[in-house]
Amino acid sequence: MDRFVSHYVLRLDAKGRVSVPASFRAILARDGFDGLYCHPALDRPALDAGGNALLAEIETLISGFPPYSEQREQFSLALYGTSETLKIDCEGRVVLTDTHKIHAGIKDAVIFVGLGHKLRIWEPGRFRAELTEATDKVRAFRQELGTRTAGAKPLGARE
Amino acid sequence: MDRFVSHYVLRLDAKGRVSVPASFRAILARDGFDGLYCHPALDRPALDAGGNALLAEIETLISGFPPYSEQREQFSLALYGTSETLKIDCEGRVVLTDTHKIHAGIKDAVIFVGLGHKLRIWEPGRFRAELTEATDKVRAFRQELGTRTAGAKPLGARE
DNA sequence: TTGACGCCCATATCATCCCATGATAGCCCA
DNA sequence: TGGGCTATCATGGGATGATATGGGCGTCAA
Repeated sequence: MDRFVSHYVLRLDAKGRVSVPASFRAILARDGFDGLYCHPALDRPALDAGGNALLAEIETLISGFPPYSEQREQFSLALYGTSETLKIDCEGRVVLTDTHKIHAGIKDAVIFVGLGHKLRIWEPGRFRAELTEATDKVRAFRQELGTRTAGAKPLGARE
Repeated sequence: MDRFVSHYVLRLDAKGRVSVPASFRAILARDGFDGLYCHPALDRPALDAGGNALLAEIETLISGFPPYSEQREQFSLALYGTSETLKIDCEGRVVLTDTHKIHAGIKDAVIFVGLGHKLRIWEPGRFRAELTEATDKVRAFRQELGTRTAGAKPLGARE
C-alpha cells in the first residue's frame, strides 16, 4: 500500500508534540521523504501534509500558471510561503507551528486523514463536520449517477 | 475463478477477530493485495471490501476530477478518509474498526457477500432485509421486461 | 538565564504472532 | 458403498512486540 488511507485521532502532549500515525510514517519512508511537508489547506481550516507526492502536485499546479503571472505569484506565496518541513523525531512525532495550529484551530488533539497521495490534519470537531458534509455530497452525486442510463459511465456500475 | 461469489456467515471472537472466508482470501491473494481494503458503503449500512480491483475502481473515480476541485476533495475524504487496510493474520482473520462496525451495525457476526470484483460485509439481519428487498426489485424489473416487445430496447435505456 | 528544541529512556495499551483445538468436508481404501 | 483418515478451515487464548504518550536532560540561541 502506497497511499494514505484511514484516519487517526492523536493527542498533543505538553510540549506540543504529536505522533504521526505509524502507517503514514511508513508511506512517507517509502516515498523517500525525510520529515513531513506541511502547509495550510487553501480554503479550509486544516493542514495539508505529505511527502514528495504532495510536493510534486504543488509543483505541477504552480508551473501551470505563466511565469510572473499574478496567479502564480499568489499560489507560490500561499503554498510555498506558508509551508514547513517538520522534523520527525525518533518516536515518530512532529511539532506543528503556532501559525498552523491557529489556522486549523488545533488545541490538544488532531485527526490525521488519509487522502491518497497526501494527508490532512484537522481539529477533531471540525473534521467530523467536514466528513458528514462530504459524505452527503458524495451520496447525492452517486444517486445522480444512478439515474443515468446504464452503460453511459462505468462509474455507475458499482452494484 | 477470480471473482467474489457466494456468501458466508462468520462469527467474531472475543477479540473482535473474524475469519475472511478461505475462497475470498484466495482471490485476494491472486489479486496480489496484501490485506483487505475496506470502507463503509456509501448509502447502505454495510462495508465494501476488496483488493486491488476495488482500489483501482476508487482511484479511477477520484482521478476523474481535477486536482483541488471540490468534488475531488470530497470524494477523497469520503472514500480514502474512511477506509482501512485491514491486516489479515496467518489464520486468515481481520479485525474491523469500531467505526466500521458501528456503520454496519455489526456486533458478533457478519455475512461476507461476493459481488464479483469486490465483496460486501453485512450484519446478518440487515443483509436478509436487503436481500428480500433486492429480490423484490429484480422480480418487478423482470416482469416489466416481460411486458415489452422483444428487442425493442436495449437494457438500461432511458424510459 | 530562559525557553525552545533535539535526543534519550520509561511505560501502558493494544495489535499481532504463534500455538492449540474442534469441526467439517473431501479422499482413499477396503 | 461405507467407514475411517486427513487436510482444510474456523475459532480460541496466551505471549510478544510495536506504538502512542509522558517526562528528564543537555544543547543552542536569543
